[in-house]
Amino acid sequence: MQPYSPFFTACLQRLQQSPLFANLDRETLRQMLAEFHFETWNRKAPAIDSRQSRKRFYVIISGRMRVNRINPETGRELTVALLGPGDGFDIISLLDNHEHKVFTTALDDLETIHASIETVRAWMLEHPELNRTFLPYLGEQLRSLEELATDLSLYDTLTRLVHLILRHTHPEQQTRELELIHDLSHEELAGMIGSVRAVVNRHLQNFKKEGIVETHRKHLVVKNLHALLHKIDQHPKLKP
Amino acid sequence: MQPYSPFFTACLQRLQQSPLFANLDRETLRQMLAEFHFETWNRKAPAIDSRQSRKRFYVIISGRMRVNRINPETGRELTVALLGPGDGFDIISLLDNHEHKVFTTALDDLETIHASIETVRAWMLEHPELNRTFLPYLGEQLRSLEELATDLSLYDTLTRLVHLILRHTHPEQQTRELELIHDLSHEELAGMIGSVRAVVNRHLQNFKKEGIVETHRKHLVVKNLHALLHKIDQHPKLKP
DNA sequence: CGTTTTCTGCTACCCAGGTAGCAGAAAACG
DNA sequence: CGTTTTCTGCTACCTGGGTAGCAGAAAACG
Repeated sequence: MQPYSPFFTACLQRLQQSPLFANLDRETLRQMLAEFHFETWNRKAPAIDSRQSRKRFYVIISGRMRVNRINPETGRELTVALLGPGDGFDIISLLDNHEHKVFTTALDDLETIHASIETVRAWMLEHPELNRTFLPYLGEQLRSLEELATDLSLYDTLTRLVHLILRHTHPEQQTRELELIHDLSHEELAGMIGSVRAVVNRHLQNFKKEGIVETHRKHLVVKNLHALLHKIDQHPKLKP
Repeated sequence: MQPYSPFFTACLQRLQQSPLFANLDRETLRQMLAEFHFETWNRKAPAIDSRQSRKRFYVIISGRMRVNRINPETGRELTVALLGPGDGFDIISLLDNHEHKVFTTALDDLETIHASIETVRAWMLEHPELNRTFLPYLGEQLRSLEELATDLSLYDTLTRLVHLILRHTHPEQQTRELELIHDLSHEELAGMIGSVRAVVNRHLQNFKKEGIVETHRKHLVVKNLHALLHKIDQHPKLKP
């Protein structure tokens, strides 16, 4: 990338916020950034080809990308990760150097930068201070996958949907807008909780009737957070 | 721990095989091991208390331990990890220093050693060569959790059971004994695929009738690996 | 050794949530 | 601006796999 352009500086700021490259001084980061190449995808399009991910390591600059696993027999999909600005792809291939077969989709217009994966690995050895943010970041990834698996096997679809909404709602923020999962279709929400559109719709209709949420075409706002919380502990009420 | 005892030497060998401590020279390891304390649990007993895992880091010397998440409402459990000799606990807490609420059970008589978690973190900074095995190990953990989640949402119980068996069968080995998941009850197998005893039993009965497996009380041997493989791609056969 | 506990095999029942489909509304497109 | 595509709302139906329960077999215990 061409250093010292305005865009270069914008990317630099992103890298500083990334869990991978925070903790590095500005000059080192500048040198690293020069090694990166810029690449974009359009909203709704298949994004980074995971076969590339053994050669290149990507960092998202702007936009969101979902990472899906697919059952080829049925066509059903599960979203195993939802990446935003500062997130890297693919972390797993970066760690163990094996192929990681997933399908990615740009949820918004997507800007990324990528460098050779060997280069990034070399940086990790040269700059052990990377570990200070990278290791906790890996902890988060492990947690969120464990949480996903737990939800899928131990809780019903209603609970999973509520969990999804709660995980992306800031309690202190009054407007109760969702973050990172805003403007998604029911189809996409369903993929995130391992269900299907019809079921997500069913639950959301009930929430609307009860005044818990308001929706308007890909837009979802929580009106009554308390009632939503109540929904999951008081809900099935088994064995007295 | 008391250095230079025969038991000390045995533990040393285990550490060398552990993904965390391989790649270290013998003398460094010896010094590290002196910092460890020995602790055991009996088979079937609740093992390491996960509330301890923010203070201590454990390494398994012998025996297996399962790590479960529980739905307190229903009592149902999901096994999110099955740890054997050389594995560490708790990796997640080690990475991000937050509590990780899980329930552990000793599947065999269990021997472990533990050291202060701060000590282990310090080692990781002092000995960057640890990363050479540790990072790929983390990759494996991420993969297996992603695989679990994928299985749970995209495949039926039969497929999940077959996947479980296949993951723990060595194709080259003729006897087709299971490794790591040998001698488990149907209840425990069910926990690993997010189902219940009745369902696992149902499938195993069918496999027996078809001559695919033989069982005898907690003992399971695959007799016809080919047929087992056939089971999952030819099985539901939808939309022609 | 007899007693207790654990594990297995099996049956009958039932419901959460999946499939399929369609029509209208909103947005995007050209 | 008309046409096409993407979403949503809703209905009717069906089934995988979950719950509950019991009896016999094997193992563990004391």
